[in-house]
Amino acid sequence: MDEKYFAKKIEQKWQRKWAESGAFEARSGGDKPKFYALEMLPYPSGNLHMGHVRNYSAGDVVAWYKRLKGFNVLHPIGWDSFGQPAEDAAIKRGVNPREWTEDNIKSMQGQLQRLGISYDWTRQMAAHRPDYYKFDQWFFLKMLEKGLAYKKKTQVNWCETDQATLSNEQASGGLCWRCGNPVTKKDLEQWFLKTTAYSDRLLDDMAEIESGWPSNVIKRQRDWIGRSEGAFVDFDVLSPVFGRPESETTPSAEAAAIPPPTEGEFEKSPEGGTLNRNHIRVFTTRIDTIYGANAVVVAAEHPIIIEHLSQLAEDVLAKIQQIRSEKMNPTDHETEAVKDGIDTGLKAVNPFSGEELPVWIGNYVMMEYGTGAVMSVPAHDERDFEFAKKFRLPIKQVITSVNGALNSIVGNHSPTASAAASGSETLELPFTDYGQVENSGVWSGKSSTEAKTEMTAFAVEKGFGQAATTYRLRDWGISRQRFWGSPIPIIYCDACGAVPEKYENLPVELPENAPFTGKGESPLAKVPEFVNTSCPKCGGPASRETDTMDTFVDSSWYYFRYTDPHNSEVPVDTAIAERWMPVDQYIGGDDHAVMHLIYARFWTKVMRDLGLVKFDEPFRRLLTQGMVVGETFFDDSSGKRKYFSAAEVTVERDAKAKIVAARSADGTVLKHAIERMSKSKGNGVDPDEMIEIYGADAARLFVMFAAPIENELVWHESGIEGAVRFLQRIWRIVHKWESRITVRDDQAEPGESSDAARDLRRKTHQTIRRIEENLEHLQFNTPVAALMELSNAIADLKADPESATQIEAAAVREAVESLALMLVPFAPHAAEEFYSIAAGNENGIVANEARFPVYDAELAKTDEIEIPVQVNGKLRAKLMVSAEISDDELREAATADEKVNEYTSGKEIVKIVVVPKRLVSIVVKQ
RNA sequence: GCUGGGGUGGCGGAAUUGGUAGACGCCCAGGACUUAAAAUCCUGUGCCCUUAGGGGCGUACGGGUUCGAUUCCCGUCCCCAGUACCA
Repeated sequence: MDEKYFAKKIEQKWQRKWAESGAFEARSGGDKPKFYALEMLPYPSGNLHMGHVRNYSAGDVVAWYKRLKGFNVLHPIGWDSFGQPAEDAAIKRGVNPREWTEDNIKSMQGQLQRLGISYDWTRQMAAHRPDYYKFDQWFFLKMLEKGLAYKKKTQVNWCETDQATLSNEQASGGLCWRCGNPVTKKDLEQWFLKTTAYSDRLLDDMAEIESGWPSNVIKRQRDWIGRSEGAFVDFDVLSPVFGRPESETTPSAEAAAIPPPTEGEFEKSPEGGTLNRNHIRVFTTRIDTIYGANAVVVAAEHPIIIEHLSQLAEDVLAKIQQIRSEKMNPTDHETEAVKDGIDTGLKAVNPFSGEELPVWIGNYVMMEYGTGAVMSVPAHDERDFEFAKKFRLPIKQVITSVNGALNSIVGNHSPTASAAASGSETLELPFTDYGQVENSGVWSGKSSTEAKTEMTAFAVEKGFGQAATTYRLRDWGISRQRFWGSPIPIIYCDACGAVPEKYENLPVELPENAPFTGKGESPLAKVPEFVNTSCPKCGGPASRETDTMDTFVDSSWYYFRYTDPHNSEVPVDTAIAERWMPVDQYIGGDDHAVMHLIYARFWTKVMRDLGLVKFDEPFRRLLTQGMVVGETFFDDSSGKRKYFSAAEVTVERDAKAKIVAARSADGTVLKHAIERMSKSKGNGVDPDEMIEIYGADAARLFVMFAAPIENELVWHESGIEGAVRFLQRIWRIVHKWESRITVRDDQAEPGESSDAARDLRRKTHQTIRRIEENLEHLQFNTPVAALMELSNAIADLKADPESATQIEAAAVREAVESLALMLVPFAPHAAEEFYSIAAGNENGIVANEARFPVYDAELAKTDEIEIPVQVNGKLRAKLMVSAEISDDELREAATADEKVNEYTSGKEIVKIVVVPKRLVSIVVKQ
């Protein structure tokens, strides 16, 4: 037997055993309940980083725990292997993207196996392999049939740095999700998937999963879908007031420069409402404020503008151009956008009040949302208020707080202020809450809520409006002008148009080679063997679509594929999918809160509608783990940060180990910070190196112990050393007691008793309960602490192997065996080794199908408890009493206590509070 | 700005949701072993006062409720994340 815990040897031994027996291969059937544990699949960059280690360690804790609890566990892994880095490698180094990707997969698989994550390696999928992406294409064709895929020309998000198109989700915040640079707009023809058809279901079905998902992810998805209920109201447009007959006008240079409306813009109004040339349709959630409207404000691209182009003044046209160009190249998001706009000279009529209002163009009105036109109510909307202030438009208050009076309007810019300035309470404008409607004709005096309902009904009745719901969610643009993705299975024929490829011809395979430029053109277009084909319909000459699909398509359904990974007919067999899905526990980073997680939910709903599955939500429970970060050292004296790795830095620390100064080799004083790990910042940690030095078990144990899983984790090497020490301590305990615990004829002698044994058993069973509770709640740091306590309790035992009684040896064996079983999820190799010794069974936990230790409440019970006694709220004594003590006995014991009497004697006892078996609180008069 | 989530030792973090604040670990200090070092083991470790016994103060800050508040309520400050004119 080795003298010292030697991680590498133990780890290799058990990894071999597991692999030989196919220990973690999931098999359908049997009477065990299923459990599907899943971590977000990695991009095969070639190297695991600590974030992966954290993610997969957490997933493995769950998988192991459920296995020990008697579940039939599916715990697969695969590769999100399409995407830009492979293409970049091809451009930069001339390698073949497929070979590059396969090599990376091979090396990362090795790393994961060295980590000892309990995956079912037989179920791997990889997005770039034709047997997988065939079904991306299959799904695409199905969606096309269902009207869920379509093509249109629009402005798309464009990342200049990556030379790539981005979906709205990938351009969230106006920044590219991959490189973080600002996104611009570009006109492109693109294939879209109709995510908007599922807006309501994506929103409403969240009720189903809400309890199992982090609240912030739920919130972000809600915000992203952005349903808002309100009304459309039509404002009639009056003939222009320029005094120039339309026919006499010749378009000015500015007017000619303004692009015509893109195709279909007149029809674009959501949910059936069409934009009409005679009126402007606005969307509002506050129809109750309509009497306070001072203008109609439209987007610069609004069709009504295009329609009246010839009648607009020069300065109006110039402003339109200015606003449009600003929109194409958004400024950075740090600086707040300044309100801008201009009066077009057009007039529109408020259908409620009959008031004639100016039509303005405003840069704060977006053509992409609602109808591209709003009614401006400055008294009750922040933006309209700002706009009105800037352009000195009238502000009219029409809502008061329920008890308040109308405000006297402050400022010098309200020529038509009609406020009845009386009453004691004044409101500060803008007042955006609901309240009571005033100055609004027959609706005056009603509450906002009543007025909204009634005014909407009135508008419907009179034919100038309707109730309406709008969404922020847009359809998902999936076309990418890239090579390394799944080809879109469409063929263009001069005679037949866009024709879907036949199912039997799938997959449309990527050619081996294509000229890569990285310049945002489709490399496939330069491969004639790929492009030139014949029309599936008429057989005539035709050409293939040369764009490929967004890689997020691959990750939208991969978790289904694991359940039936080798099916060549359909993406997944319905019966098999139903056996394993939905995923019971999903784990990953929250950076996918609105990208992958919305797409996957959408995809599952589509699959349901296709009759492939019978449920709506793919992920029952979601856990989002925090990032792994590290300390960086840098010199920013030149304005740009120059990073130094820890090895290049001399650090001076004070007695408390706080950094006093950090210097580079040449003496430059450096600043330090905590930042996301990366090679370029010199604070990256290579998991392989950690495994080599400390072992996989120690690395895994540490990442689980160091911080709650949802928190950020700051990497400190000393922490992992602590994990090694812990494993070594157990190693010593096990070997110290080896001779006594492998024997199982450890029945106690009649009448034999031992306090030490009883205490240890108590600790063991208390620990079992704690850990079980923690793991059920997905807490991974506290169970490790509990394991440390248990191991400390065994080490501190007042008995040694030579002289211990049978009953004591049995208690140790129980403790060690339980410790090993509860350690498996965190440090599986070491746990197997310890268990095989303690249980006297060389085959270990997996082979024996050992179960989680069973908690015995009787054994966990304490017979003596410590009761704190407070006098006037201050802790004054601690009593050791029987755990069975009654309240009266406790009261007596407390008042009789010497220490307590020091504080109560000579004083009047006002009150004694006894918390059963918990605490006594005595109140005395001073 | 708005919306969420937070402020607990030198650090990461515990605390059965109103009942002994600081579990567990890291760091640090002292000791043992050693020719020495490393490793390991033991002891100490919230702050202040005290030779000791002990006392006082402590969960961002200020109030409140309560016998009792890290936990509940009100106000203030600060940090993190999301979002950015969504009508």
